[in-house]
Amino acid sequence: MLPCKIRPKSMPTPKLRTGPLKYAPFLFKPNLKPSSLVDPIKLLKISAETKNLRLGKILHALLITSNQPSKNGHPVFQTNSLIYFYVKCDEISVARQLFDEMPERNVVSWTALMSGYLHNGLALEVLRLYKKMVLLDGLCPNEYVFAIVISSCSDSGRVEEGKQCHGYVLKSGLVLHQYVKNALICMYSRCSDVDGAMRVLNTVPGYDVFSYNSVINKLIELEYLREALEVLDRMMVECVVWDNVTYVAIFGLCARLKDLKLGFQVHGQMLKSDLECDVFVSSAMVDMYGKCGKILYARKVFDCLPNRNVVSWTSIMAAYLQNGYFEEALNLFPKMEIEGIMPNEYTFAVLLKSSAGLSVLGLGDLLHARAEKSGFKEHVIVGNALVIMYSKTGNIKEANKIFSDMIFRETITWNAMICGYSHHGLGKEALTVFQDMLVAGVCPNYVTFVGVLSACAHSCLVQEGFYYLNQLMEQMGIEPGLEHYTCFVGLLSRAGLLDEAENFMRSTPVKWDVIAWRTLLNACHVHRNYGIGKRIAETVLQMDPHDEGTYILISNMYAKARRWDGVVKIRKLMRERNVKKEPGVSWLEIRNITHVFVSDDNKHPESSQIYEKVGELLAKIKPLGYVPDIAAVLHDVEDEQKEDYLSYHSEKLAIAYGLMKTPTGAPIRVIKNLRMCDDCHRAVKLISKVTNRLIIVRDANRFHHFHDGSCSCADFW
DNA sequence: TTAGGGTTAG
Repeated sequence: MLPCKIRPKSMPTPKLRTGPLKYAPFLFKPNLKPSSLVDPIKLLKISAETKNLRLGKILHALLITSNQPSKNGHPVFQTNSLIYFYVKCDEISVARQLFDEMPERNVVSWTALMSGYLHNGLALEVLRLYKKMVLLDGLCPNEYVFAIVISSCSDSGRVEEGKQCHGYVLKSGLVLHQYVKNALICMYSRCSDVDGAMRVLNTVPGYDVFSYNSVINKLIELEYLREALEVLDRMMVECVVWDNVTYVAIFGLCARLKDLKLGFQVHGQMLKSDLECDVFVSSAMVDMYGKCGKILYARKVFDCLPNRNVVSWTSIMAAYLQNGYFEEALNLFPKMEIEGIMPNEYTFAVLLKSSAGLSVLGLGDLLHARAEKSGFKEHVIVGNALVIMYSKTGNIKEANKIFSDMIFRETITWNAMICGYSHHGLGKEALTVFQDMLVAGVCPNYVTFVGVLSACAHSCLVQEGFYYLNQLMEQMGIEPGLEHYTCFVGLLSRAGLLDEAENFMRSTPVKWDVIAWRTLLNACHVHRNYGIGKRIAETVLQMDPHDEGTYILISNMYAKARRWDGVVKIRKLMRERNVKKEPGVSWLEIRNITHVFVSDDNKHPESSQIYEKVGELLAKIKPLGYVPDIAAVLHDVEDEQKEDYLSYHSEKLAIAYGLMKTPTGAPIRVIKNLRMCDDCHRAVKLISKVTNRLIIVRDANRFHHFHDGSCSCADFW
């Protein structure tokens, strides 16, 4: 009955075996008499489920040689079982050949083959087969057929055909079958038609955990978090038992909502259930605790894991990173390697961002080299992390090089480059990247416009800023938030439109935070507008009476105006309110060693040489017009002492050390915990000129690139 | 008596 040429050309020719069937003993149940042959169809099913190709082929041969129909089976059943077996063993072409040569087929023959195509990614072939089945063989599709056909519609994105199926199964009543309902929900979810999925869920009763997993995962992916919670409620009401996929999804939901209370409840429910906590669930838990700011809980879950894989390790590192514990994240890396776990692209992304957080350029370079060597550099998330790392560690040129070399870029990549340029005060470059982004057809998002508006602020582009905030964002359907409005205040401030900025803040119904008010206060300081400044200072101090930065800003503002009474008042207020004074600290990296400098501190082993170098530099820049702004320092200190106070600010010490220890022409990168003071800013500009060096200082506010006597911030920061 | 669904963590 069956032709012998079923073996396709690609398959190896089997060695010929002679004699009786050597494997016949397998076909007998040991506890039965040898004469009672086990039904080969049942054995074929077992071979299919265990993917035992060898046993199945023997059974196939047996069926051919015996040339007898199964004692209780029609020949169609035999061939259907063979098709099912070959499909399960990924021998789809053999299955197709058997199917094509069948003189007679039933619905099962078609579904067996269709499932094979569906699982091999050939969804369109399933739809072709469906048409043939109905039109040529005149067969009536059942629930099995629709489960496969609807899945094929979602796999191939054929929503219209899927909706036609939906209509048919509704009319025929087949929609009541669990598999059909789930396939429909999955189809609507995968096509991002959440309303469609919810309609199915609301019109036909009775769902299992698979349907709920499909819907919840999609809702979370599309950021419909409130709707996901509603579906979760329904799941609880219907007492559907959760599986691992559900727990992973719900921990992810808690993480996104930063809902620690719900996270605890879900964790408690999981402990009480019989669920075996696998690596997926435990990594999701580590992530949840990390995102909810509970790093110790995350660590506890991690420490208790019997088996850890690269994801578990990366999750805990990411939790440290997200909570600002950069060093802890980096320190886990060698421990992970000792356990023999190899890093992957996510691990490198987390490590690079951690080194960006610490501004350790040397370590970032090392990680860059390792990522490149291990082949992960081509991953978009590693590329993004490299752009972020280089721009945050002050090397914007290298950030741009990485960005330009990236073959595939996503919105995050573009945002990283735009925000990187903005942070460095390179507004024009940032806006050029934004234009390129639009030309490339990439959709900007909320973060993109934060970068764009801050770039406008850096370049004083008031008209463009208006256009982006009032027109383009609306056209793109992005609702402006506090960050955008704050950038806009920064833009008006930078342009010197202080009245307009204040009016804008007082008239726009936005819940302004202390950062926004400080933006305006800073502008009053730079533009020496003490009238508005005094008013804003009061507002800011009311909002946060303990922030040292605010007091320094106000004090500097009064000092610039020589309003010593104001300075004294602010200092008195600081003492009364017991505002913590943070010492000025700067650090720089030389050959992978980080050197730390504290203002007026002489603990560095080479302290006397450094102080000597500072003196030498100041002497060199005095002829160029540098006059120490003695009046800006505590006015009750003796003049001579005042100059010392200014000379030994930490950034001056760090820069002097950098000049002593690095080769001629090498750029010097310094990081400072506080804002640079006016005096240091003027001094460093001139130092960059007399030494012919590029000096990059990252202060609490932004990057300053000092070169040939000027600074990239154009004296506004 | 032969056929069908969700794949999740950083």
